[in-house]
Amino acid sequence: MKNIFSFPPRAQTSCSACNLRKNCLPAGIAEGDIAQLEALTHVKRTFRRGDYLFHSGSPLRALYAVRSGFFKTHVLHANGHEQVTGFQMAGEIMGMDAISTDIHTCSAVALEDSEVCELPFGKLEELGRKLPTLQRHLHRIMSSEIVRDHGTMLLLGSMHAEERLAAFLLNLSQRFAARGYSPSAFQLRMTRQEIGNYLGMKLETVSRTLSRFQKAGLISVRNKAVEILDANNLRSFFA
Amino acid sequence: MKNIFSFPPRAQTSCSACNLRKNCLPAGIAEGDIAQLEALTHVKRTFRRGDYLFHSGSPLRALYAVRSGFFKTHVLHANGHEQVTGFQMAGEIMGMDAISTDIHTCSAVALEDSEVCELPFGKLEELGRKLPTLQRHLHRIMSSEIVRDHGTMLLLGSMHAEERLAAFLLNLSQRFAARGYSPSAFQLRMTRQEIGNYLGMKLETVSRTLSRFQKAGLISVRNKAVEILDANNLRSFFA
DNA sequence: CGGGGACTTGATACTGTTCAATTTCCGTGG
DNA sequence: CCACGGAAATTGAACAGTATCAAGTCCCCG
Repeated sequence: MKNIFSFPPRAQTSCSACNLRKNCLPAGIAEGDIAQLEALTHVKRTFRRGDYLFHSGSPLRALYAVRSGFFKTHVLHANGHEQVTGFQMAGEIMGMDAISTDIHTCSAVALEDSEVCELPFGKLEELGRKLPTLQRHLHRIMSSEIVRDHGTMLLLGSMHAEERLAAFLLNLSQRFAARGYSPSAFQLRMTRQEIGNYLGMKLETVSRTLSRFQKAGLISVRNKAVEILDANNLRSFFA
Repeated sequence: MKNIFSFPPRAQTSCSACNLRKNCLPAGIAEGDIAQLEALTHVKRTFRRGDYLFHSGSPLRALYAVRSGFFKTHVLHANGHEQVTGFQMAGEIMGMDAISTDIHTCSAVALEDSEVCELPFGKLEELGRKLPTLQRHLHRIMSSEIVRDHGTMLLLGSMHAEERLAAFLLNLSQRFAARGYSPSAFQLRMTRQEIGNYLGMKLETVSRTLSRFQKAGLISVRNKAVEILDANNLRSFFA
């Protein structure tokens, strides 16, 4: 059984939206369609740290592909409970929560200055009807999100603090590696509070567990800079 | 902010698959398409309690709509961790986890004798290209699953045992109500163990918490028979 | 009617939370 | 460029909630 976080990388380059063209064009496609797809994938917007891409409750306009930077998505509940549902980096897609009711059920906020490709959903569906491979691509992306969420449910429902954090670090490592960055040394873009919220634990527990990993020689941490020193033993926590 | 479990009911009748026809036909559609859709939605299979609908690792053949009965889906991890990812009743769809890689990542098992409509996924996609409303319907269903999973992540990541169980009971209540059954009195189809696994707690904690609810006059429990006596106060646990 | 699994309940152990006190980091303005 | 101030992070100690272990009861299936 594979690592729950070992999902196939969703995009090897900086922007999956901009990969739609080469990934999704079947043979013998009309030139006009290419132009449409091209146009579709190049509506770009920039965000400063702390800017919201969309809020829970706002209407669906588009899906969003991270081109550069880092986002988090989170759901908020009336009773005050909040849950970070994911961290998104280059090539990953946000906004699929809104397709169900045409209203976003979570909010997305930039954790650093970022760029995003906007993919108007109506046009995506329309083009999907002409281009089966584009349609397939969209379905795969949505299904991946479901599989990823199941992995997070497994993590939240049945793992201990150390296992959760080990899984989290190795998942980040793998995603950075898939984008051509070092899998062993990287900067955390989020606070201990945000990590803890995502992993279902308090920020103090995140901090303590990181310190314990460091004492055990598994990682080196200095504030947001993390280095994975012993991936194999880190993996043994949850594999 | 709405109740995380207050998603719009996905199907009011016993089989959403069999609703595809009336829900998804735009005006002026060809007779042949209707026939195809009709054929698509009437491949029916029956399962005994304990039978598996699909296993993790098996190839995607179809999506499955529960026509009658009750299922659970669960993911399994090499380290022995297991997580129930959901309980499915009439009108709900299973199998979308497999669209991403064409391989199922979770398993589905019948908790009682059940009937299922099989929806060959390739044909669904194909028909979706002809019928925009069918396409839309499929997208909404997948998005709903994502939203539901986010709700479960919120539950697992930030709620206490009492809140989780209250949310679980009220969610079941609402889903039974949407199908024309009593929202206040119903039979649990799953064991304490399965409830606990789904909610990220041990079966003993489930049992104790149910007993506490009963002593508080919120519910009545006798084995699998549950009656909700005070929905408002039960709701106050997590709303 | 017998037997095994499901459930309940109690006592105890332990993981993670809470509260609190420092320390470190980093953005801002002088 | 440095100093300041607030946010972020670390660490400790006491506490709470849930898990674990164990014993006994109940229910249902064969």
